[in-house]
Parts: sequence; C-alpha cells; structure tokens
Amino acid sequence: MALDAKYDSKSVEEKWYSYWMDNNYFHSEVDDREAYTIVIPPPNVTGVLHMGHMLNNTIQDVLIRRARLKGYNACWVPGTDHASIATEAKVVAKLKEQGIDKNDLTREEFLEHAWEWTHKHGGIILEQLKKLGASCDWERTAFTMDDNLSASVIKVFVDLYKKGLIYRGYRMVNWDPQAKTTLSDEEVIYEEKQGNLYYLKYKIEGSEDTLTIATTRPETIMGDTAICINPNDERFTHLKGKKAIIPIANRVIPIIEDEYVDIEFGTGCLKVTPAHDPNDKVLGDKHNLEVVDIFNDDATLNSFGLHYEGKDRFVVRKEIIKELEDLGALEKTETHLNKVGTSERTKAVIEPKLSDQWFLKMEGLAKPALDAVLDKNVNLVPEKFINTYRYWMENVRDWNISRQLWWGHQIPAYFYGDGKEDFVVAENKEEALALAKEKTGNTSLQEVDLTQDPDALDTWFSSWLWPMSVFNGILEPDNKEINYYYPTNDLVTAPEILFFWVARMIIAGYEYRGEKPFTNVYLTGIVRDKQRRKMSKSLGNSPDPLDLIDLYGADGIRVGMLLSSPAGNDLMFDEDLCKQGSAFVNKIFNASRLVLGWEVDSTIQQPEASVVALNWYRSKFQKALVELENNYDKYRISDALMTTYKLIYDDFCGWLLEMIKPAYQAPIDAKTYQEVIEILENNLKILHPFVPFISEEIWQEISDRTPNEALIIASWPKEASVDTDLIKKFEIASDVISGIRTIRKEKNIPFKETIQVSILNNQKVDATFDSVISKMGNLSSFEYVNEKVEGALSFRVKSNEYFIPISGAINVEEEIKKLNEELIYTEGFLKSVQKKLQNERFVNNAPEQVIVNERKKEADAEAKIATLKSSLAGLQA
RNA sequence: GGGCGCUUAGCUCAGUUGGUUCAGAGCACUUGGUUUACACCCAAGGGGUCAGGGGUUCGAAUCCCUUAGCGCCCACCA
Repeated sequence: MALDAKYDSKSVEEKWYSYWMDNNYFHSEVDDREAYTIVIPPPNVTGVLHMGHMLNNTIQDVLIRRARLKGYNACWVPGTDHASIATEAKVVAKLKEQGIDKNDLTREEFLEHAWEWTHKHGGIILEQLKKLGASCDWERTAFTMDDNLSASVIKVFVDLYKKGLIYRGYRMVNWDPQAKTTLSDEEVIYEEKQGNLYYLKYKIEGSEDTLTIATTRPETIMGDTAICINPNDERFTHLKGKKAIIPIANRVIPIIEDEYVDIEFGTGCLKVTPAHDPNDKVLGDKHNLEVVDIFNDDATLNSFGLHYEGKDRFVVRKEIIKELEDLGALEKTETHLNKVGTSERTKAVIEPKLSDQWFLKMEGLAKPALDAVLDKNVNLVPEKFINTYRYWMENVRDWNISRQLWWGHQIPAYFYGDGKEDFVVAENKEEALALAKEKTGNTSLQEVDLTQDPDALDTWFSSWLWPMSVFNGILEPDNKEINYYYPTNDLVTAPEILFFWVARMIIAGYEYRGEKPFTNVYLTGIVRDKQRRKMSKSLGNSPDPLDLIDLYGADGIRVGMLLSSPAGNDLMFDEDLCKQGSAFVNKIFNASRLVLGWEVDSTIQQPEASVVALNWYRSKFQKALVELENNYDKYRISDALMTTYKLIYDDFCGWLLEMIKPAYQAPIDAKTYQEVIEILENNLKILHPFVPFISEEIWQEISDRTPNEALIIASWPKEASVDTDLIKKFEIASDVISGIRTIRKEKNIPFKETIQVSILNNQKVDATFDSVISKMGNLSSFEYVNEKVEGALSFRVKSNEYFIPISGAINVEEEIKKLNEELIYTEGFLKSVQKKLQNERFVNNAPEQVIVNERKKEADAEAKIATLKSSLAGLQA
C-alpha cells in the first residue's frame, strides 16, 4: 500500500469528487436524524466564480462536512438567482452586439433570448463549485425562476396585496436611466463626487432686481416651479409675495416661504423642482406647486427642455451653464463635494423620478424580524452587525418592488381600464377576470380586456423566500421537507447584502412560517488584494479561482482562504497563503506516506518511548478537540483551522512521528503501528472539513473501504478526558530535548553522534518521558546522579540540572557569565513577585487562585536561584 | 451630519468577566543543518515602551476620558 512519491492534487480531487457523487453522499432525505441545513446564497445564474464565492462556499462546505461527520443529516441546497436587472442588462448588451434593439422585440421574443442565454451560461458557476469540493445536494439545485419558486413568488404577492401590505403608489422613486427601471433604495449606492455649485440669478418680476440661488443641477431649471426662501431670513423680506423669472425659459414662478430652507447654505434661496428632487417634491406638495417633468426615460430632456430637447442631462448641464453665462445669469461657480446616487448594477447616476410603482409596507413586517435578532433567536456573527441591522429595521421604508424589466416574475396585476384603480390582483388571468367582473359589475368582460402589468418584480422579492421556497414551503406549507429542514441552521453570506437579502428573509420567514429562516448568520469579509483594494473584474486584480485550483489544489486554496479570514473581517488575499495551504497538504501527504510505508513486525516489543509518546499525543488530540469545539461554536473557522494545523504539523509530525519512528529501514512493532493508524484516522476526521480531498485519499489508502466506510460519512472522534498532567510533563521533556539540541549546536556535535546526559537527582524529577528524551536526544545514556558532574556542560529546565560531559569543551568564563545573567534575572523576578505578595492590598483583594499562583512562582524562582548558585559555586571552585 | 468599529512583532491577526508564562500565533526574517517521510523539510534565534496623552486600580493591551489616524454603515441640506 504505497502512495506515490509526489502528491498529485488534480487526479486525486477528480477521483474523490466523482466517488462522492457516485455514492450520493451529498444527497439528503428526510429521516430520523437531526437535520443540519444550509441554503446557498444563490449566485447570479449567468455569473462566474470569483474569490468572494470561493471564501463563502469554502466556509459553507467546512460547516456542512463537519455536520455530516458529527452525524447530522446534512443538507446544503445549491441554486442560482435569475438576477433580474443584471441578467437583463447582459442580454440587452449581447443583443445589441448582434444589432438587435430590445425595443424592437416583443416581451415574448426578448424572454426567449433571455432563456437561451440562461440555458447557455446558467449553472457554470455551480460546476465551478464542484472543483472547490462543495458537497452540495445537487439533486436539490434550485433556480429562482423554476416553476414552483415562481409560483411561490406570485402567491406571496397576491397574499400580501390581499393583506393590504402591497399597494400601488405615485411616488418619487430611484430611476436608473440606463436600465430604464426603478430601483429600491438599497440598490442605490451613494458616491462622493467633486461637483460644482452654480450660483444662478433669477430676475424678479416687475423689477430690475435679481435673486441668486445655488444649485448643483442647473440643467433642471426648466422644471422649476418655485423659488423658496426661509420666512425668517431678513435678507429676503422684500421678496415675499413676489415672483421670479426662470432664465432661458422665461417662465414666471412664485417665491414661496418655508422654514425647510437652510439660511446658512448657499445663498439662502432655493429653486424648487418637484419632479426631480425628493425634497422639492415634499415642498411642492405642501405648497401646491405644479410638477414639470423635463426628462425622458433615458434622462435626455423632453420638450420642456426647449432647445435642449433630446440631449443628455450632463451634456445639457455643460451647455446651459455656457448659455447662462452668456446671458449674465451665472453669478459664480464653486466646487462642491456632493453625494451622487448611482445604480448598484449599471453604475448610472440615479435620477429621482415620479412614477406609479408597487410598494410593500415594511413597518409592521419588520417588527418580528427585528426582535428575532435583538433577542438572539437569530445570531449575527460577528455581533457588531446587530447595530447596523437594528438601525435599518427601525427606520425601514416601504420597499419599491416593481421593476420596468422583462426578465423576472411579472407582476400579477391585471388592468381592465385606464383608471388608476382599474386593476385587480390575482394568481392567474382566469381568477383576475372573475375578480374584475365582480369589482366592476361588468359581466361581459373577457380575458382579452385584461392587460397584465408589464413590470417585473425586484429580484430580491423572490430570493427573500429562498429558504422556504427551495423546500416548497410556500406552496405546500405543511410538506414534510419544509417541516424537517426549516428553519435552516447557518447562513453564510456577505455583509453587503444584509439588508437586500438577510433582513428580508427573516421578515418573510416570520410572515410565512412564523419562524426564523436560520439560526446563525455568518457574515464574511470582502476579499481584497494586498493593497487592500476590493477584488474586481474591472480592476483585473482578481485571480481566476480555477487557475488557483490548478496551481495549488482545491485543498490548498481552501486552507489558504481560511487561514486569515475571521468573520466580518476583510480578507487580504495573498497567493502565499495558498502556498502555505498546499505545503500543509504536502505535509499531510508525506506524514501519511511515512506511516503507511512502515513494515510491521509483530515479534518486536513495543518500545517504552512509543507507549508514552502515543499516550501524550492522544491527550494533545483531545485537548485540540475541545478547542475545536469551542472555535466552531463561535464560528471562528480560521482559529479552528489553526488549531488543527498546529496539532498536525507540530504535535503529530514534529513530535509524535519522530518519537515512534523506527530506525532507518527497520520495522515497527505491531502495537505502535496499530495505534498510530488509529491516531492517523482521527486526524483525518478533523482535517476533512478543511481538506476533504487529501484526507479522503489517505483514508482510503489506509485500508480498503466499502462505500459505507468512506471518510466523508465517518463519525467525528469521540471525546475523552485530557491528561493535562501528562501534557505538562511532556513540556518539560521537550525543553530538555531543546536544551540538548542547543548544546549540540553550540558545540558542533552532529546528531548522529550519541552523547551521555546526566541529571542531578531530586524529588521533583519525573521520569515519564526519559525514554523519549533518550531517543530524541540520541543519548547513549541518561543517568541520575547525586552530585554535580565536574567539568561537564550543564543546562537547567525548571529546577532540574542536566550535565553533558564533554572533555575539554567548557569555557568556564563564558559559563559563569551565562549563569550570572540568569541568576540576576531570576532574582529580579523573585523580587517583583515578593513585592506583590507583601502588598497587603494585593493579598486582600486578589482572588485566591492568583495568589496561589504567585506563591508558586515565588517557590519556583527560589528553587532555581539555589540551583544556579550551587552551579556557580562549583564552577568557580 | 448621525451611528458603529478598528489602531498589539515586517505582514495578517488572537488576547474571553482587568490578575497564572517579564505580551501570543501563523507567515516572513536571521543562523545552522540534506544518504534516513517531506527543502512544500528540520533545529535554533531575533523582533512589540500593545497609536499618543491623561485617569481609575494593589494591578491596565483589557475599564473611563482625550488626541490623532483608518475603515464601515446610515442620512433628502440645494
């Protein structure tokens, strides 16, 4: 049973992934075990894997694999999101390349193209996840536009409408002029941009006076319907009741008064453009102002823009300033830093726009979801996000859920007339017709008289149902799957979508099942490059994950990603971490190769050193197991990995294997071999969540396994007691070994040359690891003596003194100097401890345990000083 | 403008309710080592006045105040 000399990640990873798939280990069915469920944050159906997905899905796979080993019925549901606006934008762009304009297509034709695109590119990302080792239940792969998921969305819409929570309203919304759709507030990203503040002069009607207003948007003057001043502003008392004339347009508008105006800002005069600014809209409503919309859907000016008609808003801004300047209406221009809203998807500058849209009332819905997090029924990890979540929930505004897009779930509202209220909401046209007849009393209405609202729903209006809809829990709320798998356990996602998605899933969960959708939310950080820049396609600083997998192996990348990614902290991705990851994999491989290469001889007695070494390692393993449990409980995945890493690298490879290793080409005794194999198997179990491929490979090399015995479905190591005493004793032994090594190094004694070591006998010396010290130090003898060995090199561990007799090798001067330094330090240390103990307030106030420890330190230091002094005396004699 | 968080070794980060180890880890670095599983290795070692200042305390990286720098979220000041 020999392993190849070199670990070949590629063939190993392909082999075991197929094996796992063939044996259906990833698939979960309802059974008697406790369920452990994760639903994937569904990536865009036409997206490709990026580093963020790598991090995110590695964490999910670690959690799901560990749960599987711990005996849970682990179910990780994969799937994709139709990503309405993003996908539609891609399809529109692709059609444009082919010379096709979306506007020339019917909805049906466009959707055909979109589906074609989806079928062609859809699911690539899921195939990529398989390369990473993701153990998703692929039989459950869902898509937000699958029939039952779509039906769930429509059912929920109709239900919320019936409950009076969804309404249609004419409101100021965020308009994306590139995608030509509205967006929710969350889809608008505010960016600070250096712009200008323009001071424009408006003439006062019937006089030669002017007033000056400050604006960042001079191109909207054609939409002005008032000038507003603060009634308390004495500078403008003379303007009250007057009218102003818009330059260029020469339209007369009233000067109104409102305390909303900040006297300090700009000139204290504000132009009011109700169609293009949310604040101005509020003012307009209050003062009954006219609303003049000067933009087309693509943010070019319409006929109200006069001679600027058809030109883009930013072009007009430049041109109109020139014209105003020529007219003498531009007083001055100042630079001004302002926040510009841009579309999350298209990056276009958002235009506030008045239009009829569908909204969901959020306030009442948000309450249980807020409480759930505040009461820790849903845990956010790290907790710092609770505040952010709370603030958002407490100030949540109605959600604009309609999009002027075709790709998505079409809103189930049917119009039968031109009036604003001439519609009904129903799950299908048939029901709609019945409702319309009832509502209008017009029994002659036909299906052809009904026109479905052309708008689609916001993507997040389907993904907020995801944890329920993937188990068909909306359409069949009592089916056994939803009852079994819901609520899910952990959700692993990015903080960027805390509001978009996480908060809304919690809301939907309580509304539709009266129960949270998940118990824990692990929020990952953003993957950045070494210069702290966010990894993005446009910057070109993001490596292709598949290239990385080729280079370092999936196991290596997983380790690399996890090594430095505490929850909520950004991850500075560095390929060196992947190198470290693959080095670790290599280490595991080689250590296993060593063990599995040993020839067993059942006639050999088990050496004493092996007995104690194995006992010691089992205790270290148990200690690590406890630590792991603690790390996992707190979702400290990188700490869990580090605990495992150090156990394997240092304790298993560095110490245990060296301690039990037979001489070169010599066989090993059967008992030690059997025990080390058991240990190796336990190691593989705790390694498996992090490095699933190499661990399965070694597991299967150890012996022939049936499919029921694969590592992926093995059981987590049993907990046992930790012998802390043994661990402490070993620490002393390893210090002794280090002491011997140091002297070997200083005196240039090669390891192959055996040496003698003596130890000054005292009651405190413990002999448990003597055999190990002998072996690891390559000692010819390890003797207990009752007197100092004259003329030998010495070193001390705790209050024990060790001697290595080497003829003529001692530099007495140097030794004395060294001992003196150590003595001075120890005496100083003792003094500080004693000072503390003599301080009454310390003794009275400090807890018992602290004082006991201080006394122990005192005693140890005193003993050490005595040893040092006697050594010095010996040398000086 | 409001809120939250961060600042500990060259880098990335631990440091639980103030008290076991003159502050820890991994990586990087320095020195030495290769016929013995692995140079993707082994051994040894250097490196921090815990951002600055002040305070509370017997005792502060940890609690309080303050200054500076950085980051994130939210918000309709033209």
